[in-house]
Amino acid sequence: MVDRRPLSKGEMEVARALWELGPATVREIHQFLSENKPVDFSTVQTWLRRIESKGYASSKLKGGVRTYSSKTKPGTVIRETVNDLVDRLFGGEAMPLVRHLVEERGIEASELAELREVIDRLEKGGQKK
Amino acid sequence: MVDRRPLSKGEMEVARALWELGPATVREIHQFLSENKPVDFSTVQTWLRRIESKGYASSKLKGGVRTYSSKTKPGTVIRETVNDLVDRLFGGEAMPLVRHLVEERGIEASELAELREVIDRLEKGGQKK
DNA sequence: TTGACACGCGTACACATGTACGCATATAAA
DNA sequence: TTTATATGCGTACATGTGTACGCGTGTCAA
Repeated sequence: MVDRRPLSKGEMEVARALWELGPATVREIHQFLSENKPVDFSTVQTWLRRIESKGYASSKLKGGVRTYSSKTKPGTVIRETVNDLVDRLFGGEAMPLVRHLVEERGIEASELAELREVIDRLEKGGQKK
Repeated sequence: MVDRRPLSKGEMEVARALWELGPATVREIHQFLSENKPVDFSTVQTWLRRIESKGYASSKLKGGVRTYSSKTKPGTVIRETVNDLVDRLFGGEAMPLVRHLVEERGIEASELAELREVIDRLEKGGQKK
């Protein structure tokens, strides 16, 4: 556990891009993000710098172009972020959030089936962990 | 839809307290929050002011003591916050988050059963929007 | 070799947020 | 009524965050 400072919203988007693209240059990340909403190249640059300074990524300069690589796995960061949300918004209880998501956000029929399987597995497996 | 500026972490905790306590004075909120971790009275005061200025609460002064009341229902704020998280962390897909929560955070057996019922209900009810 | 262009990097700046001081006042106790 | 105490409220300040300019340099085509 390194206990990094948390990522901000913008940084989080960049981190997601990094996970999805794998090691990538600033321009690659910038283009990836721009597909959704326009964002300045410099802004992406700054976010990447900050992500690295917070210890979530590393980079190396090669031929005048800096390439960033994630140092963290998505699961880890997601866990930290979700835990924080669950704590702050639901007092540590995960179930209300699950209920909320399943009821309020559209979950596909096929996904419901999958979810049922997950539940089965968990019940059978008893307490995992 | 009023499109308020989002609540920060600290403000969120205060809002939760407001929902849980109902209309309450600064001191009441302060004591409630202090049960978990110490926080300065003035800090709570500031958070309440900001929550009000953002439109999430109202207040009235009576006998030299200000009492705050929430103007928003927990569900509304939770939805906004969760939507934001789902977008930023999971690209808008709710299912990965659900899976994560169910698998990674402890969900009680009784809750699993309840969750199964929710799924049944949704499947039966067809697509609720 | 010389431009034209891309990129790194230092830097900046406004607004958000966490945190809290201190004065003036209102209230309750004596 | 005087005094001690609690509270409101203006204010402040360091840090975090979103956003971006512009200079200097490295790269590549002509």
